[in-house]
Amino acid sequence: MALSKAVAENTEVGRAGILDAAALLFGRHGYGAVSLRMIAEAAGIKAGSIYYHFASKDAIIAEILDVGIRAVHDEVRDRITALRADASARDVFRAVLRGHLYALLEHGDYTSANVRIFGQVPPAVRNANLPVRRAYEGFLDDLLSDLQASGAISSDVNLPRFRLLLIGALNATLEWFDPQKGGAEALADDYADIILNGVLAKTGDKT
Amino acid sequence: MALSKAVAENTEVGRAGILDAAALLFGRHGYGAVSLRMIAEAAGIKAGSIYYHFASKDAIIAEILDVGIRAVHDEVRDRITALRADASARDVFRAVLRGHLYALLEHGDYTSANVRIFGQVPPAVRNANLPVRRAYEGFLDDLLSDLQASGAISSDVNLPRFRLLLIGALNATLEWFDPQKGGAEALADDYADIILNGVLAKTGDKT
DNA sequence: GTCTATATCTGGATAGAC
DNA sequence: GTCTATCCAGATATAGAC
Repeated sequence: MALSKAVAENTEVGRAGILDAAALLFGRHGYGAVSLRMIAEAAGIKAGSIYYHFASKDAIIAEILDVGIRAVHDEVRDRITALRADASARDVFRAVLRGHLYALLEHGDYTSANVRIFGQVPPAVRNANLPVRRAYEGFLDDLLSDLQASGAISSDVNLPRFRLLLIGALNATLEWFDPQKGGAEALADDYADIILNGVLAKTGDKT
Repeated sequence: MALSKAVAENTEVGRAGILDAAALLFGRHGYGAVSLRMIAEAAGIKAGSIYYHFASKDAIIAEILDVGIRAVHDEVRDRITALRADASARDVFRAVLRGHLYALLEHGDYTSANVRIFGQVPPAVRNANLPVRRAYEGFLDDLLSDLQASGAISSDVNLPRFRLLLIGALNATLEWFDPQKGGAEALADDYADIILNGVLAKTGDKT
């Protein structure tokens, strides 16, 4: 019996337990479909007790949204930082996609909850999450901008638009990804190849 | 006063009016946030009257989801059919993206409602929409398969995965598209260029 | 085909005991 | 810090008049 009481009962205590339970439920069922009573049950407490830790349902959502974005941002930043100084553009690009998809698909209910419910929450909650979103988007824009300045990414590419295409394609994987049919990092490399090279057959190719 | 009563009052009558109002509201605010009272008010009737036309809220949703997919499917199919026999692979690909984005972004609350709320509706409603979805996916897969068989799309590309990337990127445009900053078809062509050519600078390029 | 009125349920949130 | 009990608003859905 080396398991902690929390793990053994599949619940966690207090604030953190409520947040974890809520993130899981929101990501699975959507904002409107999850009640405070459901969250309380999953956390192993009663609904009324939630209000000792949070002022409202929206306060819970708001925190989950912020944590979710920071988790991807941190994961991608760490992987970029860990690259060697002579890393190629393909290496950098792969690190971004691997970090983003790993955080989204295999590590963290908060990130997937963010992607799924951001469009469903009240406008005030959405607005509160915007600064954290903008920070991540700015980080990606800077990265892509460097790649274009160095000549790796074609100067024809409209970067803001390309970033939207990229993030849209990555986040959409959440709807169909099945970890039993291959990991997030293999998927990231496939996506990186398609987006870097394009799908058109090269006329001089004879592989 | 050549305007019909329905147009003048910004409402439509009966079944079609309820569906139109519901599609608009669901697409804007999400499944859980839209009540029958809101739909009724937008349609110019009272909530109870809805039950003369529909058995339940879910029956309304189910019909909207199906119509939404058929609208994209029809739009894309018509554009492909209208192509000349000697159309290039780029022409075909552009027609797909233009049709999909036009139906999604500029023509039809049903399609955008589908993309936005599909993940929020009860499982039974989702399942009911699957055959129509599968038909559109199959249509796209056949099209891409032809392009690959003819040598236009590289044989390295995993088609089912590429289709998921493509649809994911296209549907995500709904979250940020602003018709005042350029139309859906210009956006489609930009996306087509990025995906066909890739973003990597060609080493022999000197445009 | 639409109305009014209402039954029934479930949601978020609060108060006070322990 | 969690409980029980409850208030109140809003939801879907129904019944019957017109």
